[in-house]
Amino acid sequence: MRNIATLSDVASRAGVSLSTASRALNGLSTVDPELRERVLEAAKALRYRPNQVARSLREQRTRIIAHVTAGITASFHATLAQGVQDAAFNRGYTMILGNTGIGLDGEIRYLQVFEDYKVDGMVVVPVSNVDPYLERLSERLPIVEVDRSFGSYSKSTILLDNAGAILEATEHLVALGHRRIGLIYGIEPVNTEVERSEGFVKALQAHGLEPDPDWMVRDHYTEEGGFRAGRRLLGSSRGVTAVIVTTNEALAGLVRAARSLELTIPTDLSVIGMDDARWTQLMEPPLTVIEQPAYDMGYEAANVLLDYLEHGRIRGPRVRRMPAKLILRKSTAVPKAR
Amino acid sequence: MRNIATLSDVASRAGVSLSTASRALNGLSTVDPELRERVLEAAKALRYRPNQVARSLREQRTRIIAHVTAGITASFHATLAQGVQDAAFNRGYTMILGNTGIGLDGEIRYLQVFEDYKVDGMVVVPVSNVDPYLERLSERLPIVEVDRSFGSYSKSTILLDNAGAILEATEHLVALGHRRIGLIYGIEPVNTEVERSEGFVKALQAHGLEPDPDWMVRDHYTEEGGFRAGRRLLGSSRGVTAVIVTTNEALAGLVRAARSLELTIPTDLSVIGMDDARWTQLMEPPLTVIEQPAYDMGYEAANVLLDYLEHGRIRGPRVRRMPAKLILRKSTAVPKAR
DNA sequence: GCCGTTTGAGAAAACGTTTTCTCAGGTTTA
DNA sequence: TAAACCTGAGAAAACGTTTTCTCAAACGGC
Repeated sequence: MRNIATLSDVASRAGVSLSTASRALNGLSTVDPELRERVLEAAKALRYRPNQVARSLREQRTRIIAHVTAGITASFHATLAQGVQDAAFNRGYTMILGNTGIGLDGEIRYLQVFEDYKVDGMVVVPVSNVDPYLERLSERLPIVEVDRSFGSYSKSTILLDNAGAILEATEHLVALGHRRIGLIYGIEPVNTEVERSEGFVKALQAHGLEPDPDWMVRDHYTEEGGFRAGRRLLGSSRGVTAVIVTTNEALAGLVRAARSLELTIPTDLSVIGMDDARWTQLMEPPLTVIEQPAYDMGYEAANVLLDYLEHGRIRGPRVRRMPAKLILRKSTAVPKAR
Repeated sequence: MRNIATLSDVASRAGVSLSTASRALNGLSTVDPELRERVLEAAKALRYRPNQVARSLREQRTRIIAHVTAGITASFHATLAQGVQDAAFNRGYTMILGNTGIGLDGEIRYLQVFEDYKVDGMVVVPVSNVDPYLERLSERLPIVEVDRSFGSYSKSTILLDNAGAILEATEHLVALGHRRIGLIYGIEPVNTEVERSEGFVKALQAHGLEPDPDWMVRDHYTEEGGFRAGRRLLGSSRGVTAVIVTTNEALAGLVRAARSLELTIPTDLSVIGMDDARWTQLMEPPLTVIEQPAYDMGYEAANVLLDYLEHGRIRGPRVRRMPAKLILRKSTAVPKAR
């Protein structure tokens, strides 16, 4: 393992002092053109690259931002993480990833580790608010929340326009003639799920439909949860002709449930899901879905954070909503005559 | 932004010198029990956490490993990355992620950045070998390759048993009675693709079948590439009754191609794909696939790297092969009588 | 030609650790 | 009882930067 050249190597090769070498390379203070040339040349010859650890220690900033999220293997989160990473990289920062899994203790452990590594800030998909750790951390470190939000401690929060998304989906179903519309949503106490369910209720009411609580069923936002919820909603003959599912995982479960009950989509049941994962396009029929701008959400979140780091302020409103897009495919149709 | 306590804060609160505080906390050298107690107490009271940047500089190690990969949004790579991360975290390391996209320059840029940050080692899914940058880097830094490999510069390489995987798939088809079997594989010059195609040829020959070069078609391992390859293979009436596809992306394209030609799976065409992404289970019919142990590959790769970092040696063979698993579903059947 | 001002470069401090060096005080050994 | 040996703690160096301090030389104005 050969060692890499250090700044004092460069300095001595160029025959100048350490400080001059540093100045020549950073181009800040004035330095004699000839000396500067010598330094640059020496640096090049030695393939000098500044040691970021030393630099971080001295400058009290690392140019690293952390992204802590749950479930990088879920396509939505992976895409969002990609957005965070690209934004960071484009601005000369490096992203460090913490994939907490479901648990809160995983989140806390990562937050701690990243604080120890003196990251300049964090983009967090918070997992819950039972422990105020994240909130306390935000007093020491700039935090931007994305996708989910608890409280208002973070510098800024990037959320989906959940209500708007559900509204659009609901209106599409109503326009097709559906009156008995079900909702399958997560039982987890996160803002996304409450906003989506509230949006659902409002959307129905806006069209003079009274939402039946029996048609709104909650379960975990996993495939299994979606399956269970689907069986419950569709199994007893509650007569819903359409259903909206708020997560991609649960959507997969619902599809299985519909099949197991021999309900054909869209003739027997119209379905609108969430997130445009590849499989929704390859299904037979391809599924109408609400697409979240996952990449943009991550990109935006990182940019907001970096703006703050570099200019000390947030440019827009503290919480901003990104629009979802309803992608029409073949899983919705006019309800069966009855 | 309140500042966090530093070691000298702890020392002065405990009324001891800096060095004693350090010794007390690290428990290395002997220190008077009473003083140690005082230090521990002070540290706790001040919520002291050692600054990893300073520690890294002094110790000349960061306890960070980098994972550079292409396409974190692909489920295989995401799962692999998760394995790397978990292994690292379990052993007290932190993972830093570099998602290079397709390009080689992206890879190089990330390798450079991570070297500047003095990561202790890297787990790399190399993108190509046209530039020897990675190879040269391996003289300065421990590198473990995973999934793909170019040359033998890395400390260790974790690969799929590509030939074995294809062999098993081919035998399944042969056992069903197929004699005209096609292969769709990547045009990219990476070892996985050549191993898989060679394995395919050998598997056929082992059963006395002569592989027809017309039945082996290459294209990019993207959905679009799979579609094109599928059209080419199935469009002209070459009479193949079954096809194996070596990547998940291309598999999606092939399915589209088959549909566009109105070939029903599995009656008209048996299909075996790669990677057990969720959508392959939800298809109608659910697809028989070769499942790669993505998580285990990442986990193993990271562990091998960390073993090297901590004990200075690699425990097993330099290149190790992980077994794939053929998951039988409904996309293969006896070929149509003709 | 003298003094005040600019210019540019080296010395040194600082960031927060860990670890080596030194040395005082106490304890054993001959 | 004196010499040799532990034990434990503080001082200081080191990791590789950036930046402040300091000062010598060059320069310009009168």
